[in-house]
Amino acid sequence: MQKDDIYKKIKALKLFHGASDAFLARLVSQAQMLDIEKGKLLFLHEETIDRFFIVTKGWIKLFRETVEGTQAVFDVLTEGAMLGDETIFQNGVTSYTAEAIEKSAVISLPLSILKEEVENNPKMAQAVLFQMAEINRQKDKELEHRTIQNAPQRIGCFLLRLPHENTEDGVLIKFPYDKTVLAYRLGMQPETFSRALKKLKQETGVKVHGAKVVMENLYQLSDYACPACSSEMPCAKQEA
Amino acid sequence: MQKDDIYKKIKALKLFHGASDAFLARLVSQAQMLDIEKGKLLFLHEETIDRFFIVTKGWIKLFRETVEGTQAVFDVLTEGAMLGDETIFQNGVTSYTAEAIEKSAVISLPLSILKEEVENNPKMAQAVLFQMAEINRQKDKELEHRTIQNAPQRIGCFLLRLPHENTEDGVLIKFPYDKTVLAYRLGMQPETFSRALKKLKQETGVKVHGAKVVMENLYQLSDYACPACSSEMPCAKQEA
DNA sequence: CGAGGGTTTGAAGTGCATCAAATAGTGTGG
DNA sequence: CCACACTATTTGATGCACTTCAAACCCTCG
Repeated sequence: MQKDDIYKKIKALKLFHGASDAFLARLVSQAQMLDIEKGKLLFLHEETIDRFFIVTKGWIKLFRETVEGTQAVFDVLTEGAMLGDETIFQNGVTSYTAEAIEKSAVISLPLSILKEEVENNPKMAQAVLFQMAEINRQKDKELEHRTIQNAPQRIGCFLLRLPHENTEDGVLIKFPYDKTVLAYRLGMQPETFSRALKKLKQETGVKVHGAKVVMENLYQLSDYACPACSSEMPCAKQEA
Repeated sequence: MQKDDIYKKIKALKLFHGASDAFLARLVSQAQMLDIEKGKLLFLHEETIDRFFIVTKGWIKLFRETVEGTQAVFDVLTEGAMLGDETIFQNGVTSYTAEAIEKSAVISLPLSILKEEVENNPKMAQAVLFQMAEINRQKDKELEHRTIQNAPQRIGCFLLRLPHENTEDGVLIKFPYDKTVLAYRLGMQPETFSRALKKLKQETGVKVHGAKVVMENLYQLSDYACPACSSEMPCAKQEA
């Protein structure tokens, strides 16, 4: 990937919308492309890192695990998502492990440059503030979902926050990655996911073929999932 | 309460540690003391507010609820905690309901002054950034606990993050508020809380009399609760 | 075609929720 | 200071949701 492309990818992030060219140029000059094989870790929980990352391909799972191996998945990121950046407020110490769940690629950038910019450029500080506020709300929502929604509803809610296409067969939504990973992402076991999906089909009438979910309209899902959520009905689309 | 006292309370907040006197003076000049009766709401979810608050007495429950009345409690705040401040990034729209679970008091301050300061004073922006990063980590921890820990462990973990006293009978920790509210705060039903506490007693040997929990040493709790958590053993004390 | 991972199914168990009711605790007015 | 009213907490009985363990199935890809 050329520097030009990297520049474009970085510039495309909402966080860097109003960023100065000088800053972006500095970032890009230090950028590295990284390919990550499936199953490999980008960094480990509690590890100190000096770079942050932008996903350009594949899927990166963020999670923590206990000594006994039980894991809690916080999120699964794909193209356009940034990770590790929040460590500028924690001396570079990460608060989760990042693992590629399939062959992925990221841009690696120095934390120091970002940190400096946030400290010296009020505009950048503002941008980070807004992004963090957004992330905060996202986390509140996540906690609410896990508290109030049952397994089939969580799947329905997740689907609603994915992009959908209108096809001749009806509305189409695709599971973006492994059902196993998604199960953990939604806080349940793979077996539970499978059964919950079956129940979701029965209750809402949606049809599932592999990763494809087809329905006549989105209300089939929202009528079922959204009553178990405090958010207003046109539920905010999931952020990248 | 005198303006002097208000000044002191505000100044005591970590967020305003490095704040300018001019700013603090402006805040204080617009401060109002508010008493809130038990059961009364400070503000409602999705409501637009123009003030933020600092708790000086009592306990304020933060939660959301569905149309059907199921509620998810995010946190329960007491003296020294700030709430509503994060709405400066959301045009004053709140993302939860705040209710006094007992007779409480808060200082009410204008959001506009805070917002202005965050926008114009880079130091304040930095302070807010650090605080938000901290809150973020707190939320990650919360989600992890609800995912990995079972009910008795969540109670044990919660106790460990409370202040404790060393008495002649052993280490003493007090439940800070209603067990019913705490149950919801920990994501379980009051009945489950009661039974989980009983189990915690059996498993760890701690003794409970009303709101008082007594044990020989904290390891009794940590040995039981902490294996179901990814955090390092000397678990960070809960932030205010 | 065969290996291996992802997914589903079955059977059984556990944990938590729910509903109902008893008990303990607290504050109030007499 | 006591009795009552009301709330908080506990207990019991039962049901449901999710997990666990085991095994089958399916799909993809070398």
